[in-house]
Amino acid sequence: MERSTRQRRAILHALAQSGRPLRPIEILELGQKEVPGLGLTTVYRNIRQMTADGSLVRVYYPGQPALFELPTGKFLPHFICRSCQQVYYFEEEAPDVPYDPPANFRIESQEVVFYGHCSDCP
Amino acid sequence: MERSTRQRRAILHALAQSGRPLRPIEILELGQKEVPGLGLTTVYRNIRQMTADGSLVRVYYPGQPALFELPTGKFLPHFICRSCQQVYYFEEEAPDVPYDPPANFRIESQEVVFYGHCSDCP
DNA sequence: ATATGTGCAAACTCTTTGCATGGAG
DNA sequence: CTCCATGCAAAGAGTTTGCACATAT
Repeated sequence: MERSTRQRRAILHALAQSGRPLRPIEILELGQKEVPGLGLTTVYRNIRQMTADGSLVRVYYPGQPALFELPTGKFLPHFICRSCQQVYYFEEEAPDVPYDPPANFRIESQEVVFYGHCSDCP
Repeated sequence: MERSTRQRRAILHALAQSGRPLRPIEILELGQKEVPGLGLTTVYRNIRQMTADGSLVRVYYPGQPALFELPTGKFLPHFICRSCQQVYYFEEEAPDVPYDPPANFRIESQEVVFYGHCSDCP
């Protein structure tokens, strides 16, 4: 059973305020403004639990450490340039991919990554 | 300038034989069957160089260590369980996602990751 | 009252780097 | 003969775990 602690509220607050995906260390730093004694371990443990139950979403930029954000319901697609390896975040949402998962797999969200060449790399 | 060494050949051989993306440690283990003294550092250095010049492709799965494979052109969808973090490969190919990229971005391929709960994690 | 949450330190995993030796060209 | 490549050990990030204490319910 989950309890509402000062630490947990500070973590959620940090994520709600920032408006962009945060790294665990950033969550810690923001959270410590509210709860000075907050520890990195606590951040990780809560991130893990929240991600498991869906109240937090893990966003992944290839080659970078994990980022976390509150669920937005949006599917912003990534684009990775094959030449310069730069990662871009396209603003326009990608459509749902129609897909029939194997039995007993429940799809809750999706992420699309496009590969190609960016405007700087012909 | 790149040289053809026993180690480098063993690494490429391991990737060619396996038929699935491999973690660096797996490349090491397979490669050591051919070159017993092969070191993990060498695997990492070669992976890095090959990925930079395109003779190797890095596959990214959120929350998972990096996987590498020889370029295939195929794309199978992946599924990541929010509870156990396990990555599954769905056998059936996902349909192309229709998407209009910003000007001067050329999309050459795509990858889809589904998130949800697997058959073991209700 | 009691089970979950917290903080610290240490352990762990994955990856990179420094340096002397080895081998391809 | 020259460089690039290799292997070892150690360093560095990011993340997890063990344990005693704190606290929400």
